[in-house]
Amino acid sequence: MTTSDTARTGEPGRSVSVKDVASTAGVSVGTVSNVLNRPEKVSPATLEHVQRTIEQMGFIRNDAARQLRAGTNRAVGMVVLDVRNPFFTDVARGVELRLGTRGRPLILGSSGQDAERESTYLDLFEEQRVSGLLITPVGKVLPRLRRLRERGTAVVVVDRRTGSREFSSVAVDDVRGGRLGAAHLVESGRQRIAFIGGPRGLTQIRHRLRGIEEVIEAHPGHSVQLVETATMDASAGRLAAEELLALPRKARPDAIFAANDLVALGVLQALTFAGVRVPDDVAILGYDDIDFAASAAIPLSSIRQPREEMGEVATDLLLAAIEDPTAGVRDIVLEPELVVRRSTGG
Amino acid sequence: MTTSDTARTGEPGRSVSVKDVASTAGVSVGTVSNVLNRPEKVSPATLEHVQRTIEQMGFIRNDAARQLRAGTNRAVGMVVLDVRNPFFTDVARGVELRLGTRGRPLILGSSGQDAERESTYLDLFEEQRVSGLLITPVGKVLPRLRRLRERGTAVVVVDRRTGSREFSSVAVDDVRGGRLGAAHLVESGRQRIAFIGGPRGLTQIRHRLRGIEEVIEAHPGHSVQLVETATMDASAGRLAAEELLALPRKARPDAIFAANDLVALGVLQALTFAGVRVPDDVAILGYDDIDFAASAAIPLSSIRQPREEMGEVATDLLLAAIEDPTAGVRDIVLEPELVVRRSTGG
DNA sequence: TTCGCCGATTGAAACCTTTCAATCGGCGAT
DNA sequence: ATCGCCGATTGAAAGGTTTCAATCGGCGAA
Repeated sequence: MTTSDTARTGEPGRSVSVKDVASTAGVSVGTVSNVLNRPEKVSPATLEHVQRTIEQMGFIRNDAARQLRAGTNRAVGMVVLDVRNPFFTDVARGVELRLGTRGRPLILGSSGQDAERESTYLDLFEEQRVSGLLITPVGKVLPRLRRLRERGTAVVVVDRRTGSREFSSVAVDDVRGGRLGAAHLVESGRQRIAFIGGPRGLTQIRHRLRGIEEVIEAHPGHSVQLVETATMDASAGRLAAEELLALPRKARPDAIFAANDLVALGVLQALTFAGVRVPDDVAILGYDDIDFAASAAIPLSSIRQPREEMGEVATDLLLAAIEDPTAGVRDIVLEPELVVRRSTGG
Repeated sequence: MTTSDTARTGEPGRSVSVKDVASTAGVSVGTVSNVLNRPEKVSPATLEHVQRTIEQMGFIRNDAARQLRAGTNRAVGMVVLDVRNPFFTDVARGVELRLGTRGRPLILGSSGQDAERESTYLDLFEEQRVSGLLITPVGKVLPRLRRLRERGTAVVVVDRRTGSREFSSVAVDDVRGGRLGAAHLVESGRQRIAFIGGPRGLTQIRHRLRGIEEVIEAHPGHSVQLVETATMDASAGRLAAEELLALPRKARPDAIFAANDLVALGVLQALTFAGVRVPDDVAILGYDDIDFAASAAIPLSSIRQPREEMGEVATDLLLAAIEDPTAGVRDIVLEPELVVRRSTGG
């Protein structure tokens, strides 16, 4: 590590307030505030004059004071499970897109699946009095979410359903996703499917598996087995694939359905290393359809989740709840979509 | 899209202030504030009593008021080039880790390489009076950064150098990275290197190329060519690789050095599709060493940039500048590291 | 010329926390 | 019994914006 230094001094320099602008422009603070917030209430001449003064003095509104007065922060908070999973950054992008046009900043936090970090973010958002919260919950946060709502913060649950009908939510139909994938594999002539993902307790895993089973049961001679993993990243996929490779050749699956694309990429790596041909010997199907799926050495077929759309819809729900706190709870379920690429013989 | 509705009403419910706590607990607001901020100044009995009252009443500090009084927001703002590139989320993680332990929230924005979005975030951070700003600049923002600093916001440039010696910065030695990579390729017996990346104007591209050229010049019989791309994502890599595949066989490079891992993944995909064997026919070397590099079908060798460390170091610099605004400007240069995997014959 | 009206402008109050000079109360020393 | 001291507590002021009732000024109508 190399370092180089240079001397330098920085003077804070008191910042310009509406009061300063008002006195310089020769108007009252009320008028300056009107120029800022209701320009149509101000005569054209004054408007022009004050705006020029603001410009010249380099006045920048102090958001803390604004918030204090308003009682609520225009910002929206979001807690995702893991920013390192492109799935969530894409959802967040959808949110940001929608909020940006409404002049509402997004404060994004990643819980990293850790209930404690999640809780820290909730503390922060509570102190900040954010007007809305988007969350994919990890820990037992229902009581806190209730409290937030009592205090006037709108809450929408993303990529989960609360079941309790207390909070609006946006999720994707996982049973359908499982069905779509299984149907595709069966139609491509695969008979023994291994579904890799976990932990088993996750609703999403259970639903997807159920969708797969429905299809399998309708097709005699086909089978599915769950290979459970503790996490859902590439190394989990690698390990699970190695487990399958250890099986006697005839007991091996001819199709692997991964619970997300990261796992699928790990599987692809392990199979490639072992010299197994994809898709000839084994087909691989991912889930989510993150950008990396299309960029894999052998482009991955995947069940596409409408990620940005999920963010957008969640934001719409949230904005509606912010603007009208009496709005009803809504659970929106989006549809997944099959994307066929080379890894399943596309 | 399926929807289901349920009626529900939410009452805002005025929030509890220090004044409320004070009157309920039978003490003054000053004491409540001391309990919150300087508990050692309060007698044990009072402390205990007030804390219990706070708990019971569900008091949550209003951060806007606190900020207003303090004159500055404890939060730190960060503008990265692209949250969808894991490189930046990793840097951000480093930042968050360091800040989290200091009780400072991070407000993260992604400019998406768009000067206008960058500017919108700077507006936001200015209004918020954030105490510090970490930025990988896109547009011409020097005047704004100067203004921010005049107003008392500490500024550190990340993954770039300003050259002007006005702002502290943290970057990685790109010439060195180019040298490391080229040396490795030459040592593995490769002779004709194609360096894929761009646009050519980027300092980082120029520096890395210079490092490569230094090595090539020291090894007669070896050559390097730049294949310029407009962006640095997987599709750019795919296109560039196809361009190379169109060359007569003997003119083709036997090693491809990609300017980042996304490009390298695109290259790997195109070569795999064309039946070119990696690393036997062509070696591929990436840059950054994002997690996906290790998870590729053929694990990618890469020049590892210390991403989290970069975030941590930048944060340390920033915190130092926040705590002591007279601190000098420092340009810190971190060292990259070669990580050998299968794509170059590891 | 005076009155009434209306749009434009004003200025004080409110939002909530933190800070700090001033005050209080208790105790040991004289 | 009184004084002085010290730790604990108090209460008012400050910070910048927004809101809104009150006021101002100008103009048309009577």
